Amino acid sequence: MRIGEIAALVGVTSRAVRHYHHMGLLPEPERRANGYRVYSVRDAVLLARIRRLSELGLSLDEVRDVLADDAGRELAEVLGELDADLARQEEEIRGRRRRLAELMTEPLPPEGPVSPTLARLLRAAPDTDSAMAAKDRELLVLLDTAGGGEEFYEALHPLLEDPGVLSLYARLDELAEAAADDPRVGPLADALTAVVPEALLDAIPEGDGPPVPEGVGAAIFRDFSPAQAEVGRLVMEALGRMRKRRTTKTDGKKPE
Amino acid sequence: MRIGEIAALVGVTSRAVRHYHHMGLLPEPERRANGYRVYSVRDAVLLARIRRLSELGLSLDEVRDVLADDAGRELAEVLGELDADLARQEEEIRGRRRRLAELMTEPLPPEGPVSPTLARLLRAAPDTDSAMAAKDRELLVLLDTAGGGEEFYEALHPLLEDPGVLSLYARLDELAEAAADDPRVGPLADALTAVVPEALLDAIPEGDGPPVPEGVGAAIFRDFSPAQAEVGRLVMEALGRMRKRRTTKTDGKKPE
DNA sequence: CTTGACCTTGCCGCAACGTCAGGGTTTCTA
DNA sequence: TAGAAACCCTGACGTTGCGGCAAGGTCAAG
Repeated sequence: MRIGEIAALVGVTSRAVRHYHHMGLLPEPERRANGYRVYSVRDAVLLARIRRLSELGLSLDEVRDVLADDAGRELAEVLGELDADLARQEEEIRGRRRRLAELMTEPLPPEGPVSPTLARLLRAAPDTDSAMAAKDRELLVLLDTAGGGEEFYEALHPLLEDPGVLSLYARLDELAEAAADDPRVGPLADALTAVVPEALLDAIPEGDGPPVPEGVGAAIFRDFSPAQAEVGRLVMEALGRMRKRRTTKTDGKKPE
Repeated sequence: MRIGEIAALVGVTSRAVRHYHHMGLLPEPERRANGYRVYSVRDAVLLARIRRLSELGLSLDEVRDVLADDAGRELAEVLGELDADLARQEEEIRGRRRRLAELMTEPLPPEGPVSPTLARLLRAAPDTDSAMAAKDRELLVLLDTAGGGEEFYEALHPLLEDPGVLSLYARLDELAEAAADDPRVGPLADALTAVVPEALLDAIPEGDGPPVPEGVGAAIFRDFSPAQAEVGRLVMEALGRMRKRRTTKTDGKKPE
């Protein structure tokens, strides 16, 4: 047999046969004077085993190992972990399809696909063209992608649905060109601090170190005007104090 | 933010971020004087969308396309065919796992994993150390791999389980060194022809052309001694005559 | 004599990065 | 103040299982 014949017989391509030679799965057979490979029935049988094994999903390396120890000992073992691997893949695909199905039933927000929980939150939020609100949404999406926040979306619902919050956004927007010492900064920071729900306190602090790796915070603040940044700083400070008071009061929850 | 920070924030590696730059998914940001990339929140938001989309299983090319037309129009379409693709993959994995399960319940023949039908046939065959029988088994495995024969394994069951067939194999083995004109050749060919079941007639002929691509037949016959090859030739000839008689009798079954 | 169907070797391409190699920068620590 | 740790940079190769192409040589038929 020549290579095309053995390939057709077993149901693979000539190219694959040569590849198996190259990988050491199938020994190089004799050559005819013109250089053509000549295959025997024994080669075909071996090639057939290679095809069957690789069709089951074994990698060529695994196929080589299985063929090497001709007892069925290793085969059973490999097949076992192969099945486990396939089970894992199947589960993963199902997970992806679940997420896909969720995405396709609900209209997805313009920010792109996000977790269904956040999608509901964003849909519930009132429509606005506030620049600050847009940034907030972006940060929420970021947090969502980072896998962070799921747990306090609940706490945010009353906030985002509250039309009163829109006026706070408006006041922030008004500071888009203001300096850090603008007189409106202080009162706005107080007003914002007042509406931040308890749940956020858990999210922000996280000990002594910066909650976000420094550069991230800097990047966020760089999008703000000096006045807006100052408001942010003040709110963060106030939240830090609130947290400290709370932890000293309730104390040793997780002494670790 | 530097690259490591944005990567950690969004949950990918720095290498992936650079890769997305290279692929044109994420625009190259400004550099600091030392050459470091500096990222903004906007970059992080975009990177987050990339991660989400690619996690759903979109290829980077698809991600780029989806990001390009910022309406959700194309996205829905892509998600649709993605789901179809995943469904296909899931079905394929299930098929492989089914085959695996079959293999692992029954003890598998030393020839390696074969179709369950053939596995049953091989297990039913009596134990023997006849060289000819071994070759027969090999050819059956080959046929099985080629997807050929499933249909007449049934017909072979009575043959392979018949201990009387062992004596035929023995007589073939005795011709391992014999010449083509050995007197035992003729009678043995007749005996063999007599036991070949009807069902095989459908498998062998298949029209005028050689049933197997010439070189394959040659390879099979090269494993035989001259006497054995002669027996094979005679049996094939007889089968051909039988087939022709049958087709002229029942005739126009499939005039096409 | 010319197709056309084979065969040969060898090398690039793919998808989404991981992983060096071989440098420079910044920052913490002794 | 020096050295080490932890970053950053570019560039290039490795992964998997072949497909496809280039640039030939071989062989049977028309």
